[in-house]
Amino acid sequence: MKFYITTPIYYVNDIPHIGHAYTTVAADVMARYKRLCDYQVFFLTGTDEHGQKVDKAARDRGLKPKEHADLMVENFKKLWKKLNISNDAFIRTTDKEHIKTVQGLLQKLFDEGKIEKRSYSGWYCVPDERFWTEKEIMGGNCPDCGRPVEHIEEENYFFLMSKYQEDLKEYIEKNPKYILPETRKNEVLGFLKNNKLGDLCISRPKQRLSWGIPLPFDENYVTYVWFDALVNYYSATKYRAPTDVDWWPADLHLVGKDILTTHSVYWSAMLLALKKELPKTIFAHGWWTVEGSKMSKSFGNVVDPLAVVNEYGVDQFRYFLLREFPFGLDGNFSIRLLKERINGELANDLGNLLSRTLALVIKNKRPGFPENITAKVEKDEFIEFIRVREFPEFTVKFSNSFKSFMDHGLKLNHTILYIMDAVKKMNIYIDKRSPWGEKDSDMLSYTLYTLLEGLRIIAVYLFPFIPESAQKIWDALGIDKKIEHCKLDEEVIWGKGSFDSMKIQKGRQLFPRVEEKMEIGDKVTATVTESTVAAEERQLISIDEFAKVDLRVGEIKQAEKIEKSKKLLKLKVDIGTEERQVVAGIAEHYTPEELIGKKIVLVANLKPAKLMGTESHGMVLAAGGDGRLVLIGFDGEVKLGSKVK
RNA sequence: GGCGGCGUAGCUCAGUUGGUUAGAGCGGAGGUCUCAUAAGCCUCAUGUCCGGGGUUCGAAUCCCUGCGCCGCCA
Repeated sequence: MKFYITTPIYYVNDIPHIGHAYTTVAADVMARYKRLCDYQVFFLTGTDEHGQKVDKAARDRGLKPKEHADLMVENFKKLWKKLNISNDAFIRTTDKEHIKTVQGLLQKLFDEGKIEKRSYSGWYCVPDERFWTEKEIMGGNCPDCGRPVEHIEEENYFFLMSKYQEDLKEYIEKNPKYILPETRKNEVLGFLKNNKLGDLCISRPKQRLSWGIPLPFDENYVTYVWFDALVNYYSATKYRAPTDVDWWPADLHLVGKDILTTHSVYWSAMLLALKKELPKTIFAHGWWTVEGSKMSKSFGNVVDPLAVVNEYGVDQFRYFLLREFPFGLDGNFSIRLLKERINGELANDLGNLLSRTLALVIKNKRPGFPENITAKVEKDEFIEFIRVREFPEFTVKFSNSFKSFMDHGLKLNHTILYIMDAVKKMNIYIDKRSPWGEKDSDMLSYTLYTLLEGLRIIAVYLFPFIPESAQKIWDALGIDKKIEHCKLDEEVIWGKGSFDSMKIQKGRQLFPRVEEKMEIGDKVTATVTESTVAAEERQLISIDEFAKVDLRVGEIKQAEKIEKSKKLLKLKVDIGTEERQVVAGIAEHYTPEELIGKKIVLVANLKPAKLMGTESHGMVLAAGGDGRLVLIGFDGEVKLGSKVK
């Protein structure tokens, strides 16, 4: 069985951020899992290197576009290496073979009359390299970047995409797993039903944009981005993949939700026109916010995966990415959450389980121990619980989970939760059995065997997610094999493992705890992007920036002093839709009693913080000065939860 | 504006085709073992299941409506 999985090819000018890492790590988990299941896997990633921005950036540096791309592409390659990405190939759209393939396909479509030359006029934004319609432009400016647009009339080549609207609609309806998650499928379908699909402009005149693949049938034009980029999925199978397998069609295109239309409509229509099979599934995952805000360069909160990995570790980062929220939804990245997962789940539960198990075995170290297991086993309900009931059930759950992962939308985080549930069960087991007080040596050896065997199997299941650490578990258990060369079905059989206590080594902590102290305003140490805004300009904010602050009318329902704190009060504030717990530094100015019932202004989207051990989800506004604080109130009746503007 | 989704414990969320006392993790409080990474284990939730109507013997779960939030509309 073959499994061909792709990430998007990333624009070579981008600095890799958590979004890139997310898609690629997810793809890596799938690829590793499929390999464990004995599939022949082709896992492809790469870079998109044509277009005006690359051309311009190269010029600015006094380089040729290709030279510039050669340097930039290393950012991605380095990161993938750091993240233990097991891609089988890396495609670049500047590869000769890719160019040849694109030109071949273009020629074919042109010969078949599926590409046509037309005059086109529209409003063009030069820096963004894109056309806007009359309706879209705002006062003569680009709606995206705000810079002036020019009216351009020129001839261009169009792929006659509109012809495939019906076929595409039908295909999506007949193949419910073609676009996932389902809500995305419905969006695409709704779009295809309610709109007339247009044709797709696939060229740019050379005098305006030279850095691209020349059209094979007209020297004066180069190919426009999408056609060039999307074809990578196909072209790679022709020169980057092992040739003994026919890799097309892809089994899974993993994409971010921002480029779903491009894949589900453009790419699909292209394939229909080329009479090639469509991929089995296009899965659109969600986006990361950072500390509660949308991630953007101008906001200066772009998370650099490399920095996070250097600070917290590769597997810690991989684990967090996929554990934190269901694949397909949006999720929030914060250092606080990352630390909580590392300490709570990886260090306390998993790492410590390994550590205590090893310590017990080493303490009883002698040749042949602990695999010489004998009787009494059936009498031990805890062993039965773990070994007989829990693990087989767990194994079934797990493979079902991965199946549903494929069939119902890549439930990676559920899968992790199943595994960690088993870890939790083992921690309970070890306490119930208390092997440190066990006098019966058979029973002791059986208990320890159960622990070792459980860890051995869990490591296999965890391998796709945290490959390095999973292998470390096997190494510590003295298992002389590489998990990546194993077959899942053969390894997860209970009782298959045998252990030589003489080979068992404690080694280093698997997941050291990270600093627990959480300072208020604990920043993403990983923020790399410096805001380019000059210091003077920082003083002034735009109306949009102000709008980011969500101010709400709230009523104080409860108030109490926080122990050992002079200034802090714990408040419960009703903001209409919910009740918030807020810590406010006003204890020296107000008593709890006089606060109850007061209407106040709450900053509702402030990043949660912990003050004196109490969580605070918002901030109450007050005016200060002369050693006196006065709460901001209202000049009349207001409804709870109203926005303050 | 059109179409779609969501609103459950302080926080993040599970809740199968409507059916008994609405659940988990985190955080918080208390207790306990000592093999272990000051980790583990045990105990503790009087939640208007967003508000209001309705259908039903019975609704967090279905319908209508109000409010709020979000997604898609090349």
